[in-house]
Amino acid sequence: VPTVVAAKQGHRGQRGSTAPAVTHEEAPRRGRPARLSRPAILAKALQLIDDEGADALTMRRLGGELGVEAMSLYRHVASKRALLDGVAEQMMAEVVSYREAQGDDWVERARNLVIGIGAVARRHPEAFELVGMRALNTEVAIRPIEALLAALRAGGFSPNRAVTVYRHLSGYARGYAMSEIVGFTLNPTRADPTQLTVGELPADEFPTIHELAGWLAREPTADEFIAGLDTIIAGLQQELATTRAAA
Amino acid sequence: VPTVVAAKQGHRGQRGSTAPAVTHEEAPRRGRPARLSRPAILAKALQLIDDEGADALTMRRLGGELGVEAMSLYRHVASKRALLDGVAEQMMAEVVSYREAQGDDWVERARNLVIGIGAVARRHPEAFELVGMRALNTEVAIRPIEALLAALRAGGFSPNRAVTVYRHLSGYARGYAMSEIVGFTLNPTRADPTQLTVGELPADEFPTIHELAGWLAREPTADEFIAGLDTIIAGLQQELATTRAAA
DNA sequence: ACCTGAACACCGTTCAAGT
DNA sequence: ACCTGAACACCGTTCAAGT
Repeated sequence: VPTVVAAKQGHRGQRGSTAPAVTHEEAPRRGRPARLSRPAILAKALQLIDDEGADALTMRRLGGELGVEAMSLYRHVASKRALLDGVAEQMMAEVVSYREAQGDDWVERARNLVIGIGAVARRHPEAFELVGMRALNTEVAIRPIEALLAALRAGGFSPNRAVTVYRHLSGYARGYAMSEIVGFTLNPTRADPTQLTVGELPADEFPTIHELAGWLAREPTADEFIAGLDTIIAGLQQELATTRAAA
Repeated sequence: VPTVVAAKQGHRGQRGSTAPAVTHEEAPRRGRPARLSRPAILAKALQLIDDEGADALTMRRLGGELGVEAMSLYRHVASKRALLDGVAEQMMAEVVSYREAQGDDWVERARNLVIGIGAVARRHPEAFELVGMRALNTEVAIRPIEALLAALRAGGFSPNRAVTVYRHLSGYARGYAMSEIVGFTLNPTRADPTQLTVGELPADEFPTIHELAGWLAREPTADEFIAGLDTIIAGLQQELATTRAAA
């Protein structure tokens, strides 16, 4: 039940702006029982984006979907921006692979992070396109990063290098996953009449594009995603071997 | 003058939706002279985003900035979505480094692509965040990719592998550049009171985060960006060496 | 304590009309 | 051919008021 986990741990990142909503959840309830809750709102928002696209998510529509006026939502989320942050956080909570691999192997940790991000992007393409590029400084998002950084340190990377390598890995994972959703060059996911096809490019100026037309048309796969990680890992292992030999 | 280049070459990707605007530009002018043009609109749109942020870009505001009613813009761009595509295209036109390196070395080509994307992201952070993750199938965006693919083929990669490697490189470049703008974990670019700091995370659950707090606070640099590319290149060169040895 | 009604200040986009 | 005025059907968000 990753939804509940996300919502609970997520409150750490919500201090200040929606303080009342946080407080009354742990205090004994008094007054009218709440028909709405932050977790329920976030879950419905993600579902709405999944089902009908990013444009369908309006405060009025979301309220209606929950049987409530739009304005009622503002008791639980500070703004639409904060709502989207919550959706991003909930998706990150689905990247739970760090639980499955308990080993200290940094290769396995890195693999889990990339596979997890790819999986969540494929499961929620519309939502990932909308909120997948936000900075996520909440406990639930930081937990798998702690695991990866620990593995990198144990694997022999210096403190400075461990941070850098984590940035490289997460940059690759998010960027490739996003490209997979919006479509690679000459392999768009959405049919768009204004976009070029290989046949419309002059063959004398674009000889390689013409040679590779068939390969460019190939759909990206999860394996191709992981192959990129394996290339990075190969480079890193070479670095570690060199560093160890020098020591 | 990269702006003009972008606008001219970009028309290739605009067939259909704004056909009249394209046609009259090459036909002898008749009737009232145009006060507006697609290139001028796109340039002003990018400037507006750079200066005042993504929210400032409304059709009404953009029209006002050009001394015209908002509705006049629709003669030159099909919709706001098409306008944003045009802005993305114009930014891609600034990735002109492929002109500078005429060598056939795939390492240099890859380096130029990554450096170019990083530079344009840093020059237009607000705009890159808004439109940097769109698929760009226009001549101006495809030209540097042709150069990279040609270099990869010449460097010894198979057709299939060249396409995959290009996808990995561009995925890394876009993802890392985007992370640099929105902020890395525990190193956000925007001060946000709802986001956690290292001190608020329990030390027993996040020991490595605490150990690396100082390094996580380190600002990302252009060198760190390129270092990730060098790791990928090291992995690829190892692959090429193995392939050659087997042949 | 929680939700609502009415209102404010906007949006993108259309369409017939002006010059 | 190019631009405008007025209007349509929405937005996110506020605030005082209801229960």
